Amino acid sequence: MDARPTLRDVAQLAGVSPKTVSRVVNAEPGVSATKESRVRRAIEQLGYRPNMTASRLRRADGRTAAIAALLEDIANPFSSALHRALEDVARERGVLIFAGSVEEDPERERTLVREFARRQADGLVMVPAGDDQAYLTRELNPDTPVVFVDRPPVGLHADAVLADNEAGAAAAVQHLVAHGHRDIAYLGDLRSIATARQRFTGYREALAEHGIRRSAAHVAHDLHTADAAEAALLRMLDGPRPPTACFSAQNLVTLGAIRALRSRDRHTSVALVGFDDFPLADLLQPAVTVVAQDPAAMGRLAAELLFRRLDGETWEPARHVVATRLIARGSGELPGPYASAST
Amino acid sequence: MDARPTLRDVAQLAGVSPKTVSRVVNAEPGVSATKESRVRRAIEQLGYRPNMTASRLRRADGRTAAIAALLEDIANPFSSALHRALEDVARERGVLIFAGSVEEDPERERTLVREFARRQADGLVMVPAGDDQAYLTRELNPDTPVVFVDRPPVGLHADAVLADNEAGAAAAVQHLVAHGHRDIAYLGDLRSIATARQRFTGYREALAEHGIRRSAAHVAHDLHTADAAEAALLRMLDGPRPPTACFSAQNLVTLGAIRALRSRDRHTSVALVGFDDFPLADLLQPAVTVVAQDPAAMGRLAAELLFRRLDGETWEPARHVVATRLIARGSGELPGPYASAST
DNA sequence: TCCTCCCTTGACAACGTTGTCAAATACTCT
DNA sequence: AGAGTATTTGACAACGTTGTCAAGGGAGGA
Repeated sequence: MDARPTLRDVAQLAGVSPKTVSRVVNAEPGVSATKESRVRRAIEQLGYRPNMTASRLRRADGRTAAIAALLEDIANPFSSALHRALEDVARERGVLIFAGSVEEDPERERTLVREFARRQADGLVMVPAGDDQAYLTRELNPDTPVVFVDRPPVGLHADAVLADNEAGAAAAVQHLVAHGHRDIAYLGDLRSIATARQRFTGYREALAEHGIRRSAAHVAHDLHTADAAEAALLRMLDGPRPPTACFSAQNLVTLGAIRALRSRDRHTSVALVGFDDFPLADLLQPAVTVVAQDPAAMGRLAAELLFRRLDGETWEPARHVVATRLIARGSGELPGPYASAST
Repeated sequence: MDARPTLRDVAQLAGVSPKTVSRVVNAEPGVSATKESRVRRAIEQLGYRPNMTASRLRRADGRTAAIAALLEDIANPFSSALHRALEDVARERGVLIFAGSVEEDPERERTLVREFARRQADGLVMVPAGDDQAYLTRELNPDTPVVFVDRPPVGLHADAVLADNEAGAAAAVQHLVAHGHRDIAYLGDLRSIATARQRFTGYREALAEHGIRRSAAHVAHDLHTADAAEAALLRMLDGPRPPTACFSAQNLVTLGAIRALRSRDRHTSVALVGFDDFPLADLLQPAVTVVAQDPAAMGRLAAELLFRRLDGETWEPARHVVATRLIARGSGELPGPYASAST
């Protein structure tokens, strides 16, 4: 008796047919009280647990009650907040989550999608890394819903839950301009990432709107680690005309920027606004002003869209934008050379 | 053609038997080059993807190549670092991970275990919340390996990967004593958590070793949120004989302690050592001295143990202790009233 | 008493795949 | 050419479950 008991074993012990046991297990009507209690006793006695993968195979709708989440890196705060929000919604429905880190690797994105598909995930929530998701139609069951988060899909018509990156970035820059800055550095993540491009656009447009010419020396792209960001800002600070403010367009980049400012002791003179909030931002000195995304709200919305599709609702796929919010904490309010006395 | 093509469809198109297709898909030997290429073409043409749940049903070893992870809260840094380490090891073997947050709820622990078992996870890595895991033998296949992380199992003989909580806590207290403190507050998490109890023991023993009597007013248990910790430390600071140092025995508790010290402007006079490292600890002022655990190492080790069991290796279940490391950053080196001039 | 009708129950096949085994084919050697 | 061996191939059943459908049994009505 080393293998788990099956529905057959229960049936045998209870002296009924397998189908009757199945009915009891699935709470189907049409089983007499006598048999039902006999079956329940047998289940109890054998410690029977239904095998969901087998039932999924036979069932009409064929649901595994498991969805997959492709995140950037399950260990980073943004991804794990997203993940957690997905879990909260999924939990109410008894749905479990497969999670995997894509790490900006299109190759890995595809392998993960394939692996999840092989395991018959009912739906997919993903933060895409590649620049083309057309392949999903080939990999996925046509009735498997997909919801994109943080970045829109390319080559595929599907729902997407996005932050208003452009507006958020513009707001950050406006904020710095309003505090008297004109030499505002831009530190951004890999340009292969759609959100990085959008944030740069927001930066560019906001400067243009104020008639500020942007200096190439104060723009650094493709910074994917805190170290890279730190180095980039250090170069600017040590340069001939250092910026008086800095917009760091991503989490880790902001960290690098903070380190750079600290190491040149400019953290109380050079203003900083970061994109994406992070824990302890309020405990640093100065506390860090950020444009906060709401990963929990994004995850919740994504999960809700996914489940509504799974429930059979249909609608034209759309982009859902979740607002960002500027949280002034100190670092972004350090006055610049053009600050009016009243500010 | 709305359903995915099956192995049968491929066989039909290629003009071979299903078994031959199966052989090609699983790279079994004994298929002629002609047929193989015909099969591959058919697979390509139809966009066939094997159904792992079906194959798992029939296969001898019956593996789904998916393991489950029961974590405290997938969104907290400790859990997600663990999760990430598991993923890294699992990835090398093409194994996917189901993750779920237990949130210190024994009830939830059981439901999650059951749900994972229903989906036939090959193995289980868990941070237990309940005080008895004997039920696992009933829920799980007898050949499903389980590895505990962070906290030992109760009522079950299984591998566990643990931090040396007691030694780590003692080291923290020693460190504070060495810097001239004797009134050292203890702020700890829920006593229902084994690690919290162990850390308190370490605190107690270290004080005893130095012949320091511990004051009940400076011990606060069952602080499970930063707010609770902050309130507790505030009470102590506002009390008749405030502590000159504080040992905060958990992540969030440390955060609360920092806030409390800040709000009474004691952060540069009251020493603080926290258990468990956290991002940005080095950027605070003063930077926070911590006893760092190594969640990545713990996760890696747990995954390796699990996979070795899955590979059929057997050994007597044991506890594997991963060392902690005190990282002096400033907050723990603030001198106390008994500090010798040389320190 | 007999005939419906409804409720309960079980037999059977099927979900998509693979293990087993025997048949068919190709190849080697005398 | 024939026998023997190795290789390729496919038929069949089975994994654990549930959808379908028909059989059995009891209650109610004429």
